[in-house]
Amino acid sequence: MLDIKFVRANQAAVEEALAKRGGKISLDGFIKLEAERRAVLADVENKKARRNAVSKEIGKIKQAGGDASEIMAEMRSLGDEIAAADARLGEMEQQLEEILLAIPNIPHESVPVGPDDSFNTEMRRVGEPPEFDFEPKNHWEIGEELGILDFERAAKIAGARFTVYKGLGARLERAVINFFLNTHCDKHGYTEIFPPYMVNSAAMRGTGQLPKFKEDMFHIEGTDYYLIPTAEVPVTNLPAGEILDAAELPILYTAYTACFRAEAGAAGRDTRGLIRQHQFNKVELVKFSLPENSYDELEKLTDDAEDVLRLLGLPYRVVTLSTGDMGFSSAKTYDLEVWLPGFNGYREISSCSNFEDFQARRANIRFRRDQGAKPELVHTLNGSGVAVGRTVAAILENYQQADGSVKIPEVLVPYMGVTQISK
RNA sequence: GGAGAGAUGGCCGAGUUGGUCGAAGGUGCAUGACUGGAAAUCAUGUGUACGGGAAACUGUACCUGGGGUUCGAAUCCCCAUCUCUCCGCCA
Repeated sequence: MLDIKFVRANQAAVEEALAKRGGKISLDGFIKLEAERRAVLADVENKKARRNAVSKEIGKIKQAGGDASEIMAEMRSLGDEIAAADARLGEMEQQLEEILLAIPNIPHESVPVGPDDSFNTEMRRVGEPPEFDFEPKNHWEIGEELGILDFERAAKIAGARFTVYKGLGARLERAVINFFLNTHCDKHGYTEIFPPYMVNSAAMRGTGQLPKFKEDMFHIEGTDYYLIPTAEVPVTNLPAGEILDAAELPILYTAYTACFRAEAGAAGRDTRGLIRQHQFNKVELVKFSLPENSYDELEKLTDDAEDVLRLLGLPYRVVTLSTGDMGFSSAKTYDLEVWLPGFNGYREISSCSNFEDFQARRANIRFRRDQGAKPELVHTLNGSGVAVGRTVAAILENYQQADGSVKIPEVLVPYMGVTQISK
C-alpha cells in the first residue's frame, strides 16, 4: 500500500510509475475523493468538539441541580448529524482504502521498464550447464524410474499437481531442507522460524495477497484461515503492529514451510513433474531493514540464496525482473533461475524482492531511530532460499548418470548418508 | 466441546452507583541536579493515528476488536477474538 499523503502530493509521478507496470491508472477520482474526505472530516470533528464541550456543561448543570433538557434535545439532533457524517466518512475511507489496496508498488528506478518478461535483464550466469554423453532425462522420468517419486498414487489420494516422495526421494527432500536451513542459520546469520501453515485474513492482507489474489490461495471453508502460499506471509507478519528498536535491525529470519497454491489459471502449464504443485516445500528468507540499507540488504539476501545453489554445484543465472513482470508488492525483484537439463533451459527457483515500505505500511511494521523519535516504517524483503522441490528436480537432472542413477552433491552426502541414488 | 474468570499506556496496576479520565500510582526510559564516577535521592518529561497550522500549538479518535444504549461510555448491553482456571476429548 502506498502512502496516501505521498499519492496526494505526487499524483503525476505515481501515475507514471504505475504506467510502467502496464496498467493505466488515473488517480483523479482518488484525489478528488480524498479532498472531500478531509472536508467531511473537518466538519465532523468540529461537531464532535462542540458535543464534547456541551456534554461537559450538561454534567455541570445536572450536578448543580439545574434543568438541561433543552440543550440535551439540541445535542440529540447534533448527535444524529454526527452519526450521519461519520457514516459518510466511513464509506469514503473504505473507498479510498480499496483503491489504495489495489495500487501496486512503485518500481525502483533501477528496474528495467517493459511490459513482460522479455524485458528482464540477465545480471550474471554462474556455473556451466553439464555436458552429457547421453540424452538427459526429465526429473520425473528419473524419479519414477528410481522409485523415489510417485505421481500416479499422489493423484489417487489427492489429485493433479501433488507428488509422493518415497525412500531416498523423501530423504533427499528432507536433506535439502536441512541443508538450506543450516546454511542460512550458521553461515548467513539468519534466525530460524517455524510458523503456522495457516494464517488469518489480516496477515494475508499485510503482505498483499489479499484482497487482490484471493483465488490463488486455498481457503479453509467456514473459517478465516488460509493455507499459506509462502512462509513470507506468516514470517513477515510476525512484527505486525509493533514498533521495533533501530538497534535490532536488520532482522534476518529464515523459515521452512510447506506452501500451498491453488494455481488457478495455470491449467496446462508444467503439468508434469515437481515444477508446479499445489503443495511444495520452500525455505524462505525474510528481512526487516532500515530504509537506507534495504537495497544493500537485497543484494546480500540474493547472494545468500545464490550461495546454496553454488554449494550444490547447480548452474544458475540471475535476472532482474522488468516493471511488467514484477510482483504486485515488489519495488525490485531478482529471480534466480536454475539450469534444468531435461528442460534445456533455466527455470525460476527463487525470487528475491525488496518491498520497501509497501508491506510495512499494510502490516504496520515500524521502528524508532532514537528514544522519543517518531516511528518510521521499516523496509521488508524476502526471497526463496530456495524452492525445495525445484532444487530436487535440478539435482536429479543435473546429477543424473548414464546408468540412470543420480549422484548426490557432496554437501548433501552428510545429510543423505549415501553418495548416490540408484535402482 | 462444556463451565467460569479476565483483556487498561513500554511493563505492572487503579478505575464498574456512566460526566471533572488520555486515564491515579508504581516501574521502566530520557533529560537535568547532586557525585571524582556510579548507586541512591530529587526535579522535569515520557503513547499512536488523523485533521488544521509556517510554527508554537490545537481539534478529533483510540482503555483487545466490532456493534448498541445515552446529551455524554474505560465504565452499561450484545457479538467476536485472545488469555487463564476447571471438566471432557485428543497427538
